Amino acid sequence: MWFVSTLGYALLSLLTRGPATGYDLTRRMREPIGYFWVAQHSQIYPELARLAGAGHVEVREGDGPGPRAKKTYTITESGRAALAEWLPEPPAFQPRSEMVLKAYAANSADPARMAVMYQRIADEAGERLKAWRAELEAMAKQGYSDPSHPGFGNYAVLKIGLESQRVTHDWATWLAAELREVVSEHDGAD
Amino acid sequence: MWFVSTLGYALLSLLTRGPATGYDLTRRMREPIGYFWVAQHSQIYPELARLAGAGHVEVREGDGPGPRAKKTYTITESGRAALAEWLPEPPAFQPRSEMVLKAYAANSADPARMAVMYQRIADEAGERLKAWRAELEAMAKQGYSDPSHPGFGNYAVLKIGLESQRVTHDWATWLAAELREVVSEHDGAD
DNA sequence: ATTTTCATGTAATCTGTTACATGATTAC
DNA sequence: GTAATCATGTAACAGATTACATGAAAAT
Repeated sequence: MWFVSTLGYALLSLLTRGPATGYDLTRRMREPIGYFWVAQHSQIYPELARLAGAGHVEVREGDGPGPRAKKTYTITESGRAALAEWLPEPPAFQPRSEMVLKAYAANSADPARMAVMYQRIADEAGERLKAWRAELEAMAKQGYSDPSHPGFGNYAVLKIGLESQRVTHDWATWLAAELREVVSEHDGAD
Repeated sequence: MWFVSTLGYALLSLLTRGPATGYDLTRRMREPIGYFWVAQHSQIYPELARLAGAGHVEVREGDGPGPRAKKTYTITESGRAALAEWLPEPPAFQPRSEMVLKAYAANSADPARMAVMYQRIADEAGERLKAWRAELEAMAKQGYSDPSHPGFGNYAVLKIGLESQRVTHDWATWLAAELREVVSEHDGAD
């Protein structure tokens, strides 16, 4: 009856973890689902209003710290049903990576500078890899790796996040090394 | 002086492979860079006009098959310089994957249907993996794996595409199996 | 004192998708 | 004859970012 956008479903997913304000959701949009879906508060507030209009969330108003009321949102049965229907539909392929796009044109720029950039990417991915590996182990110890545990979704997201960082790390390391080789060959030939 | 969008740089990157029409670029936007950057012709045509306005591409007009003239675009020195400046700038992190978002809320839907969906994703990734592995090997035989070869960018993109498909395949296979386990446990308990 | 956190909203702009519109040539 | 390919464009809409705007409480 009412159209729900992908962002709307993302917010409903977050609200299955418990009631929250728009502000809360903005923060939750960072870890760990934020590694794979991002949104700013300016996008979240109007979307919550639309979800409320559709009856997919319920609002309780209270005193806020600023000039406006603080609004706490809870997912409704209608919201849960809409989410449950959307989830098993085959998801769309969404690429768009500037990191890879730049590799496509790598030999159009100074290889030394490109090597520095990809080495930095590799290092950052390596850092995240270490941190997320520890996080994933902590989750496993708390039982999140069990698919019937309510935190299983977090575990599954972090798991692919980890693997993606590993791929980024290995690929960027390889690319940086190849680019440095071009630099040294050029130096030798000159 | 003129602002160039990421799409603009993507088109300039494609044009370093040789002159092309908007139609050509729309097709080139599919393989292999299209695995990581997509665009429709409705976005490409106006962007080419803007690049021409900025002097980053040159246009030659000729007879077209339809009512309008066919336009062939060539990258200029100014275009090459803009591209070379943009390339070593650290790229933005761009997530957004419906596939992962759905895993985050996996236990809010019927696990049997979710298992089917993720199994399908795994199978499709497996197919791509096989096809791209063959493509990558063919490229390597043609010397594309050499960083000073003009086709090195294609090779690097396909390389990370392959690894990404491998990760998707393994993760979706694992997730489908976990979800099927929930189904069988539930059957046994009822 | 100043910065960060909590808390909500709007406006302007940019980016991207879907649909509309035209028409010749080539392949089946 | 019908469908696919070649070829270029616009319009309407949806999705997302950046900037503007307000203000209390808590931490540094």
